Amino acid sequence: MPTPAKTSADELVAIGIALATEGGVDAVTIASVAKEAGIKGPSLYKHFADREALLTAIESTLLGELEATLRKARGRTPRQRIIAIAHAYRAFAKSAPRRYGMLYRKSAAGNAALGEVYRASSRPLFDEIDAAGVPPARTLNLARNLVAFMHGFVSMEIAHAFRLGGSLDEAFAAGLDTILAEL
Amino acid sequence: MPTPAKTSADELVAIGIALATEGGVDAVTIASVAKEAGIKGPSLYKHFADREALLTAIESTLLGELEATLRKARGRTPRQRIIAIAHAYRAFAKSAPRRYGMLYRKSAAGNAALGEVYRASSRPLFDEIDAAGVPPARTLNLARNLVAFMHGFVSMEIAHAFRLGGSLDEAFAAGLDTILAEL
DNA sequence: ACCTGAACACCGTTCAAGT
DNA sequence: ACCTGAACACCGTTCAAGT
Repeated sequence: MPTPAKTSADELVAIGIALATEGGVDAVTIASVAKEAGIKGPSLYKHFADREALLTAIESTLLGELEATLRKARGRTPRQRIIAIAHAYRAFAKSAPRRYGMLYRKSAAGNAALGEVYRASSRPLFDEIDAAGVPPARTLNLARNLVAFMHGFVSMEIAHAFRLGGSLDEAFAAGLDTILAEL
Repeated sequence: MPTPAKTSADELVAIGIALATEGGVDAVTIASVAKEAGIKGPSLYKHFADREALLTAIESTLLGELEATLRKARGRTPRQRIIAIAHAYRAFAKSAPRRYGMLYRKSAAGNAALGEVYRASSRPLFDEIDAAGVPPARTLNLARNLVAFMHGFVSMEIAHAFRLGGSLDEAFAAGLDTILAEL
């Protein structure tokens, strides 16, 4: 007779996110996740192939949450909505810096599902770039410029790699302004 | 009578860099580094307080190598030298993607020495921005825009997070062109 | 002064056994 | 079908002992 499931892949992911928010990737161990779910370590392997699969599932879920957050950004014009998206992105990262460290951790080469999630999470930005009337030949490069800037900026901010004082709020806004000059 | 040292902090760092180049942070274990140095694991603690201290020493050394690489970038005008620095940065990252993952791994808050290394590694860029005659009030923001873009771009490229085809060489060049429009 | 062996708590993972 | 206990190789770290 089958024993009833005490947990689920979704619950394990949610627990993993909570642990990562608190203590980063290192806090997401098989034992710690299992314990929170009320099971033993080895049982986790009925839900995920290995720890790396769990971490990837967590990353996918987080990117889905990030996308949902970015979609809520509001503004009067496409340009203002792009700026709102960028600020929402930075706020998402800074609200839980260790959780942000779960993103883009390993190469997603050969992982089509994760690749699709990457694609989806940048869609809000693409939609607004299109709405702004940027010519198709420029869309991809502009989106990549923005995405690289946002990810790089918050990563270095979280790492405390900006060391020369001055306002980071201002630096972020100024960077956006430069990148969006063509709009 | 003191036993002669079989290794040194510098050698352990060099070994750590070699291992990280091959297999990333995860490959830099106490045992693997010690083994390559011809000592046993516990002896490593005579040279570094713990694994994290070793990883930080590796990061510092790598940032020093990065700075030296960037200083070799050549160009006719300050603007061209900034572009050359950016391409040298990307080449440094792509030549050893896993080694690049050793950078900006943890918060450097409260680590003044690492902070100074961060500062030093961005100096080549600051020097050329100054040489380009950018007004002092703009220097910091422009440097941060560039640094964020470079780090973000190569990080996402290494993670295979750019998923919509097109030329990444072109995207990188176009991003630089946009950011340096004021020059 | 640096290195070692033994020991500890913890980690990811496997697997046969339980329901 | 999912969960468990026992086991394994490995990990970071401590410490008393060796030279």
